[in-house]
Amino acid sequence: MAVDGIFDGLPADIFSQNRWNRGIEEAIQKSSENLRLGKFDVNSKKEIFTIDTPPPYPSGRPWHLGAVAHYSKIDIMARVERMLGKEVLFPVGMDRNGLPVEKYTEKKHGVSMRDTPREEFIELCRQSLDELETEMIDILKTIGYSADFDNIYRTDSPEYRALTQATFIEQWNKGRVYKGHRPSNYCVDCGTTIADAEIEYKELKTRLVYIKFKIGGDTITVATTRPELLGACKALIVNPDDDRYTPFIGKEAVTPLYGASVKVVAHPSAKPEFGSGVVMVCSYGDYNDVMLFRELGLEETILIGTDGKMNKDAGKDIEGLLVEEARKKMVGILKEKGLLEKSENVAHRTPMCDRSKTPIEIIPMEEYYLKTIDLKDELNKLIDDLNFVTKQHKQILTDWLKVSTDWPISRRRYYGTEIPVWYCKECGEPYVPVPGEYYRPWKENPPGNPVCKKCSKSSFVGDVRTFDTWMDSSVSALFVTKYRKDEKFSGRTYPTSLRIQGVDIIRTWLNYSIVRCYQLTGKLPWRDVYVDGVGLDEHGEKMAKSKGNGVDPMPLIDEYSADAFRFWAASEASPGSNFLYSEMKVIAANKFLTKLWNVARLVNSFGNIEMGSEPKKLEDSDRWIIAETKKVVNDCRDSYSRYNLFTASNKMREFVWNVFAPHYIELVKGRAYGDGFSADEKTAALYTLNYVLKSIVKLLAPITPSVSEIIWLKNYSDESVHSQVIEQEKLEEGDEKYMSLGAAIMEFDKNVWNAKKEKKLSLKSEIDIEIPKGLGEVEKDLRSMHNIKA
RNA sequence: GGGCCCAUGGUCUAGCGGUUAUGACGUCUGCUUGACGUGCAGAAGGUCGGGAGUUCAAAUCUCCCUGGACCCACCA
Repeated sequence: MAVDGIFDGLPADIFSQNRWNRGIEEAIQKSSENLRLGKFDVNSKKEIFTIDTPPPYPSGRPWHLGAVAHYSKIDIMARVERMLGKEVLFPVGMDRNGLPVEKYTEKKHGVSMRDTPREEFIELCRQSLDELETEMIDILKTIGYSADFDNIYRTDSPEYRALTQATFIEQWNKGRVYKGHRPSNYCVDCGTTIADAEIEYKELKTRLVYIKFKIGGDTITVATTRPELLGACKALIVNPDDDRYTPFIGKEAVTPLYGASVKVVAHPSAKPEFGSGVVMVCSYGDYNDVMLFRELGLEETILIGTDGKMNKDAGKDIEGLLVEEARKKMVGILKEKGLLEKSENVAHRTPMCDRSKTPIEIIPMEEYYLKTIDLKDELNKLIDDLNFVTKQHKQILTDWLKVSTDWPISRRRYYGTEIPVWYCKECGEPYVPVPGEYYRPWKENPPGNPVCKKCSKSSFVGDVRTFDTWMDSSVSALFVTKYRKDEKFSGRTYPTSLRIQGVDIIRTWLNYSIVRCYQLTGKLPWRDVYVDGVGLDEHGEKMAKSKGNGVDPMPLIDEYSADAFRFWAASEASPGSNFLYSEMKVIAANKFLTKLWNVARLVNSFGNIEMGSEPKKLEDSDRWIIAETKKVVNDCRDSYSRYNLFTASNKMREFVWNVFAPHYIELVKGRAYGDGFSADEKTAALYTLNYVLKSIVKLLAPITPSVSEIIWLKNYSDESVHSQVIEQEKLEEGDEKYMSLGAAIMEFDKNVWNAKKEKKLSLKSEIDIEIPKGLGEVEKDLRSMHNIKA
């Protein structure tokens, strides 16, 4: 069959290979790229389907198998929608802002960001990103990702950053942004404030030290894990029901070494059973301190600088020391002076920076905040309209909405979208430019030489900070739908149809996208949300770069093919469930494709046949498998339309492997070869074999694009399988009857096989066995199949 | 402490009121059957975590318990 254009370069004798393998796949992949499935026509008459896909973050190699499986599923879903007859906007982007690449670059070049000129550091980051990105794009192409690679978007491009800034400016102008000076999560290692969502907790061993405070003529013992903050202690709290300390309530204690007077206050957050039952409240050891300072109206004294070292207010003994060092030294001093009662080991749940894995400090900083708290109720109601395909994950979002606070959006970093704000050098009044351009206040003057609207001077200094990277990615749905750029396009594509993402970024990407897009457009950014589970290693533990248990998918794909990998990804876990990696499962997927390949080889060996119309007469066995096929098509189509790749893929595997190949094909093999059958009977068998294969290959095309395409082009059409539409099949009246006939055939087959096994006969040897009455219509086929004595 | 999810043969997994409890991998036995030995056929292997209840009927619904995972708060 002619296969010009799409199918150049594929060997004519491809079916001489008896196994599905990566080599065959590579040949077809090259020609498949010419199809450019990713292109999108906004004027299409078809229903438009827009996918808001996660732009992957190039933060280091290798790209984990879990992530690649995730993108495989995303691609399958895009292909499914195309084959359900929709015009699909399937963008591919790269998330290239923020801390991870800065960390990667610092490590790679052995430099420190703050000791490198900003321009130079940015350039180094860009190089790292370009290298990592190239690899990732290669991987995406290898797995057959069918997005629009001619228009890859990058969140660090001037266009994208201009959108991040424009949307910020819109929100600023709406009064949604404010600057707050408040205790912030500060990561010393990263040198920046981070959001609550970027914190993870880890049990770390630490010393709980018991320090003696003087109170009147008495002493009271305070247990603390942060003795270095003794100089910041502003109050002691005890539980109101703790009889040991009730006499002290309201009295003034004196901090050792520092000699400050601090009041003893009753507060329920002091647990009598922990430590000594007396807690020192200092600025700031933990969140409880923050809360108590606010509640008790205490004045903070900050002892830790942004360099992670103790400042001069900490006193000369520990000034200049790192927090850890200061802690040890302080314990030594207290011991020496007899102020230490005792100390013990405890496990302490420590807040750590998600990115640098070092403990954070709570330090007051002035940062930009985006208001979100006032929208909580509204958002809570709103997300009821969001269709969570994976219902089990909705709760994570609602829980988070309950406890989340306003979002600190500024970061003291270099490689990120700049905050487009300048300040008047004279009076400090902020100047925010018009939205639309990409601004870099740290190196540029404000555009058009504006004058300060307060003091009319025209000398400005730019803010040197950047945005939290989620400020960029939270508008991905707006960027891909050309928000602020092309009204018609955006009108047709926004809100988008589907957001697909991982369960690990619900608090961040999902939440922030809703917050931002809703504030900007008044609409939720998507109709459906599919939250995918995470990839687990063989032991059921989450794969993570930090754990070093990530598996590189490429050797696996080289060995077993991308289609096998994709089939595995689709068939491994039900929607939203975590999936466990096992090479055996990928091998099994590859075996299935080999099975399909061999079915195709067999069918192909009878020559191409015209599929236009049914032959004059179909045998009952033919009618059975056709009915069965239609049911499979409808079931899978239904699963597909609900984004359930798991059910669809497993159903197909089961049908091909356990019904079609062993029962139907074996049943009609003799008829297909024509031995002892009429021409019409033979034609019916060939027609049916092709009918089933064609249906299955088409149905499988979104999951296994390469093997499907080859079989399709070889046997059925000049036109790609990927431009076909999977239609609903109409079941006919007799179909039920034929399906029960099929069940009887399969039952009978088993009986014969068992009988031959018992009699130690080979499967092809003749046997004398009675064919049940109900199988009269297929007697001829059965006799041929099992070599039953006449 | 609050919430959420999970528990099915050796492993993973489907089923979610009536099934001989699904499939894959693994194990064992046999077989060159006109495509596939990375195959075919057969077999072994499960008291569906434990207990109670609802029901004519429960792996499936309810409650309790146990054991895991995750999220949130708190831990001086």
